[in-house]
Amino acid sequence: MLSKRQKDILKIIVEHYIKLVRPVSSNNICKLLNCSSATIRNEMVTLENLGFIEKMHTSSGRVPSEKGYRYYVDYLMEPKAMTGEDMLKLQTIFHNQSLPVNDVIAKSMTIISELTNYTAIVLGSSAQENRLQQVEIVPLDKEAVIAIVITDKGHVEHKRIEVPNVSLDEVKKTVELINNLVVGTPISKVSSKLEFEIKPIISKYVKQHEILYQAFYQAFNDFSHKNSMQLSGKVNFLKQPEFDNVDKIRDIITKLEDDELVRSVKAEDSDIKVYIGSENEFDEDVTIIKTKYTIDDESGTIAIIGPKRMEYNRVVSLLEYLKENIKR
Amino acid sequence: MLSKRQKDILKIIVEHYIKLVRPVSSNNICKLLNCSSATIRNEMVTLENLGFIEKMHTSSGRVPSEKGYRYYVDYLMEPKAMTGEDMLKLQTIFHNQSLPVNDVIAKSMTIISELTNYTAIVLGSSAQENRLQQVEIVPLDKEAVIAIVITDKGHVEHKRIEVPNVSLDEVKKTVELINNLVVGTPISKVSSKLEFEIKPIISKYVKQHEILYQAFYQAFNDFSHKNSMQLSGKVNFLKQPEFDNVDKIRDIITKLEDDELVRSVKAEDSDIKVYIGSENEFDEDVTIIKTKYTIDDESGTIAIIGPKRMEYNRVVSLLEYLKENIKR
DNA sequence: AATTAGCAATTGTTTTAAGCGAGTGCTAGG
DNA sequence: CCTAGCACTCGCTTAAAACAATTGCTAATT
Repeated sequence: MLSKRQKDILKIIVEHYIKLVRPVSSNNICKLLNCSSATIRNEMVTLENLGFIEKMHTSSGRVPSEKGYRYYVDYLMEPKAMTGEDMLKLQTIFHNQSLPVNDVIAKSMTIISELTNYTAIVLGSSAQENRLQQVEIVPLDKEAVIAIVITDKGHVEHKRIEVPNVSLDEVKKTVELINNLVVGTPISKVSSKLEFEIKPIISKYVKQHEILYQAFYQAFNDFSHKNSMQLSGKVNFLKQPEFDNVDKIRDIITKLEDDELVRSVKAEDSDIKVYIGSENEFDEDVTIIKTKYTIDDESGTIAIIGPKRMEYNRVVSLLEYLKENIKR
Repeated sequence: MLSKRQKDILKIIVEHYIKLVRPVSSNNICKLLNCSSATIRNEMVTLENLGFIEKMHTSSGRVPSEKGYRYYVDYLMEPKAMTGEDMLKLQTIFHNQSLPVNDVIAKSMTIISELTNYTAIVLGSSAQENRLQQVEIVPLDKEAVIAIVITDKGHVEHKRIEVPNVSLDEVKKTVELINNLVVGTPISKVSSKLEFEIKPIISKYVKQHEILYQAFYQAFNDFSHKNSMQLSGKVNFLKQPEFDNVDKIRDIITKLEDDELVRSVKAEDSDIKVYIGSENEFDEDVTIIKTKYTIDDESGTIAIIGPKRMEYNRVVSLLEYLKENIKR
């Protein structure tokens, strides 16, 4: 258990380091706590032994360790009131009534990324829970049609289907069947329904049922795997002073280009959670703050990713503010 | 007019520098041309006075200037036969019959970017010249419908339209009108046709014509401005030894993130053209090799962007090979 | 007239040394 | 328990020196 003064010191070290990216010396602190630098030094030895702070070399100031950041976030950080400026910028988006909610979120995160100089991730509401609203077919020419799938939430997916030697009537028949029997089914369950309820029927009525079945199966499959993803401020990492060597930059940028990896930051929890350094799977030199949001049946992830010395309270406030406004 | 030997020397300098990214010394060259280094030095002075090569400082080897690269590309470069490996990798894409041509191009460029370690750009076939095939409306709930626009080439665009207090019948009526009167029109001309032919009619028959007209106008407008764009291997720049300082990297990556700027590399010419350094608008430290491709009525741009010391002949061969295969 | 050998001169790079400054740890005294 | 004082450590800056690469020029050679 840390003493009051130890907590104060740790708090000062973390915040000082976050602001100035320079190791914090005992002298820096004693001014704020009016006691001598030697006293601070003694306490710092204790804090170091407990693993909350670190030295770069024998005679450097102290830097927060991962454990130090963790403690700061869990126990020391004070919620930061939103600044008027931050609020104003976001308000302009919220008040634009004509935008769909998804776009509001995406735009807001872009703003937040610009405001903070961190990178923002929006992992789209998976359409998995959407229900099938309608299937449409538009003939293109003798050999191809466009199949269009619409969900009840307004997601649209389309796929060109090559139908050599299949009569338009047969295609229409199939579409009709799907519209009669599968509408209202959640996208995630359409595949199996297609297989067990539609396939047996079309195989009776439709000559080239196999090719048609395959095509639609494909189309639905594509749909349910397609999740939107937005990344804003990828380059912001280059602005952070701790990312000053080309190798590290290459490393991070490469990771940010890796869709699969980015998708894996998906949030499971609707609280705002902080993952510092090795606590996240993405990269041990970054912190990820993320949360799950939900609108009606859809849910997605919003996340901020930046250096470990992130302005934690500011980012948390911003995300909280955004989440609160999503609700309305 | 350069002498045979001067051309040889310039060629060697360019190719040597492309390969090793190090200034080329007279000694490097004299081995290949069996004459003494002093002779080479004399020739190099001439080449430098003519502006084909440069020194970094009084006693460094020579580096090709922009003019040098230009001369090399125009007169000295020998076409490089495709290596078996390069060919093989691309063949696997070409032979995948089930892919639409657009995807083949996109995938091939990704391969080329991996093969060469440069960045590949595919600027999608503008849908401007497509003709309207059909407009579909799918009602979602009382207040919104999804409008879907399909072109004769199979491009699909959709937009959610909020229609408070508009009866479904009126929407359907409008759609019917569009389908009857506008189908077959090139997308680029739909807007004006909508304004002068449809608007007068619906304003008679449809109560809330203004909101409907606006919605469709918007949808078509979005469509015609939307061009697909693919960028592969953005990070490859980080691998190039000449991009070794953080500022330059930030610069380039920021530019590659700028959609508008990337779009502006659009090729006007169906020849393969090389734009070295300040010859392109993108960045004076890069070379862009680009060409326009055409499939049926659609056309787009494929481009490779990399350092000025690009493997010109290899890239040109690869693009040529790809273009040739697009034709089939 | 063209080529070449030889050499001084230039410049960047690496190495070494010295000095500075920021900061710590420890000791001894308040 | 706190603090003043001081020796010590270590990174950073600067200066000087030694090195390596390469050129330009001159004079000799072919």
